[in-house]
Amino acid sequence: MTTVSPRVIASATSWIEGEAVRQLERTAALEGVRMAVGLPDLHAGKGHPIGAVFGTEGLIYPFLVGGDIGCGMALFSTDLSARKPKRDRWTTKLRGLDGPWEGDAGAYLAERGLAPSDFDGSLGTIGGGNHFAELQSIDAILDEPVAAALNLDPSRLVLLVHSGSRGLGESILRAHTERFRDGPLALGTPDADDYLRRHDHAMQWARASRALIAERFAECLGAVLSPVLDIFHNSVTPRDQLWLHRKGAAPADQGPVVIPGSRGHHSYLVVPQGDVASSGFSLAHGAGRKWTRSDARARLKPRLRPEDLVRTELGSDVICEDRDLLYEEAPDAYKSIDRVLADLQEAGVARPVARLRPLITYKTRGRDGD
DNA sequence: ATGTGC
Repeated sequence: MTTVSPRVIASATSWIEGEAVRQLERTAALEGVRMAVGLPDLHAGKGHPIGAVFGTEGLIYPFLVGGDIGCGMALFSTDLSARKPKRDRWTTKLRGLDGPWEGDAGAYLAERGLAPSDFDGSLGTIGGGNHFAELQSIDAILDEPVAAALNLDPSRLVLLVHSGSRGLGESILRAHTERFRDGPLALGTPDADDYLRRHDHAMQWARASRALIAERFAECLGAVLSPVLDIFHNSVTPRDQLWLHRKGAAPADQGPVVIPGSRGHHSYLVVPQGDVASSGFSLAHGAGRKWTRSDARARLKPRLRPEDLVRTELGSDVICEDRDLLYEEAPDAYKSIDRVLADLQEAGVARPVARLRPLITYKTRGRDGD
C-alpha cells in the first residue's frame, strides 16, 4: 500500500503543533487516501486534525467530516451605517437568540426544499464552542474590483455568522458510528448513498440555519440584510476523481471566502488564486487554536477577569454569558490570523479582498436563553 | 461540536 506524503501549507516561522502533524500523517495513511493537506490553521483534534483536507478514492470516511456536517461561514451586508455605530444600544437589543425561533421552522425549511427533521427546534440558533454571529465594519478594501463585484460598501456594516447543523449532523455521524465505528463506506453502496443523502441534507439545513440566525440578529436591530456568501468548511464532496473531506477547511474552488480571526482580531475576505490544487482545493477556515480549551482556562483565569474579555483590544464587545466559554474562546487561545493569511499568500493560493473589524460578537446570553 | 452527561 502506498502512503501519500501530507503537505502542510505554512511557512517555517509558523508554529504548528507536533501532535497536529502526527495526526495529519496518521490520517494520510488510511486506506484510500490519495491526498492530504494541512492548512495554516492546522491543529490537533480528537484523533484527526482540524484545518485539513483529505482526498480519497473509492471510500469515504464520515468521521473525517466530523459531527458538525455543513458547518461554515455566512456573510451578509446590512443597511446599518458604519459611520455612527450605536454599539451600546445594539448590544442591549441583541437578545433572545439562544432560545428556539418563534417562527415555523418546518415551513422555513420547506421553502428551501428541505425535509423536516427531529432537530428543527435548533434551526436559527448559534450553538456553542467557537460559533458566533458578529457585526463588523469593513476596515480596509484590499482588492477593489472583487469587493465591488460582491457589492461590499464600506459605509455599511456586515454580519458574519459561524454555525453548523447543531444536533442534526451529530445524529448522522452517531448513526454511522454505531454501525461502522470509525470505518469507511465504499462509494456506490446503499450505505454510502444513504450517508451522503443525509450529509447533503445537513449541509443545506446548516446553510438555512445561518440565514435564519442572521435574520434573527438583524431583527433585533431593525436592520435589513442582503447575502454576500455562504461557504462550508466541514463536508465531503467530489472533485475530479477524489472525494474531498474538508475538516475545518474552506473551499478554494468556489469563489471568495471569509477567514475569521479570533473574536478579538480582524477577519479577512479572501479570494482563491493560483494553483489551488496544490492546497487540496482548500484554504484555512480560521486562525486555528493555539491552546486547548482546558489550557486556555488554566492560563487565563488567573490573569484575566470576565470583564477584561467582554471588551477586546480592537474595542469590540463580546456577548458571552457563559464564563468558561469566555476563557476558552479568548483571543489569546488562538494563533495570529495575519500569520495564517501570510502563509496562504506566500503559498500563492489566496489574496485578501477586505479586512473586517469586529464591533459586536454574539456568543450566548447564557443557558437560560435571555 | 453536542436539544452536551451521572
